Amino acid sequence: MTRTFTMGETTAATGLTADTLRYYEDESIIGPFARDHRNHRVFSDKDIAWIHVVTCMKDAGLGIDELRTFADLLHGTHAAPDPVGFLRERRAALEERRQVLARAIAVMDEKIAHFARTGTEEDER
Amino acid sequence: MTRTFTMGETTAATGLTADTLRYYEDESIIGPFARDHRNHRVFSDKDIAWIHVVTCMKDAGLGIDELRTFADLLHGTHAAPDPVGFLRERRAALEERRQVLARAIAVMDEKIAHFARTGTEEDER
DNA sequence: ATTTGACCTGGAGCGCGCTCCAGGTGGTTC
DNA sequence: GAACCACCTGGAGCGCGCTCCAGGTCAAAT
Repeated sequence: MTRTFTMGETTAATGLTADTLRYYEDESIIGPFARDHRNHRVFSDKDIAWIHVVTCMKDAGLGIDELRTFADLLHGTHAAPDPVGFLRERRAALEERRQVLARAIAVMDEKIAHFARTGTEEDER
Repeated sequence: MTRTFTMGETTAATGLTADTLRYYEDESIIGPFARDHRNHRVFSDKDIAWIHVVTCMKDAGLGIDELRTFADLLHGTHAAPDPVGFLRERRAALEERRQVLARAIAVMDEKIAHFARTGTEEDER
């Protein structure tokens, strides 16, 4: 176990492009990764797992800065002032976004229903 | 009732800037709005309501193009091929995003719990 | 020996969604 | 009539998050 992965395998495993992986590494969100004798990156399965976590958070809407802070917090020699506080804040923001989504879905449903009934929206403009 | 609003009142009522409102109008997402004798925009309460709907969708993650399509569909002399299809598609995408959010929240909770227990994340890097 | 292929670096470029700005037009206020 | 205010237009600029590219290295395949 604890096998290693090449860049190609990692892009396949994570769905991110090589450019994006390098960009995230530059931004200290992932890595820094080990290198082989040719200077090629070598990814561990822990690296892969962490990339999945980061991707999950990114998909949820965290920006690069937030991802970096998140990474620092969880892996870093963190000089973070209030780690749990940050996490809870982020969690709250995600919850908030979920509410927004729910409202949008409700509006969408209403519009679908109305459209389905009338065939078009007549209410002027 | 059916009163009208100035640009200033509209920015206050919607939280959007004047620039953004003009941009959306240019993009045919809202409006086109009536003008007074000075060429100033005049917003109706229907306009305001529609801006709220658009804002809701935007906040949920729809892009400019999608907002335009959405607007065309609901207000337009729509030459849309499959209106309800589009709406359902969008709805499904929103639902999908909600799932993503849920997963991220779960991961966040896990990290918070772990952090709270150990004070830091030891598991290597 | 050459070609191929996977990867490297540094830096420029891009699409999106605004945001800012220069310069202008009416009406109101002093 | 000077100043002020709210608004107008057209166009340039910006921050984010990649994405693309030129030019290079090394190792394996032909």
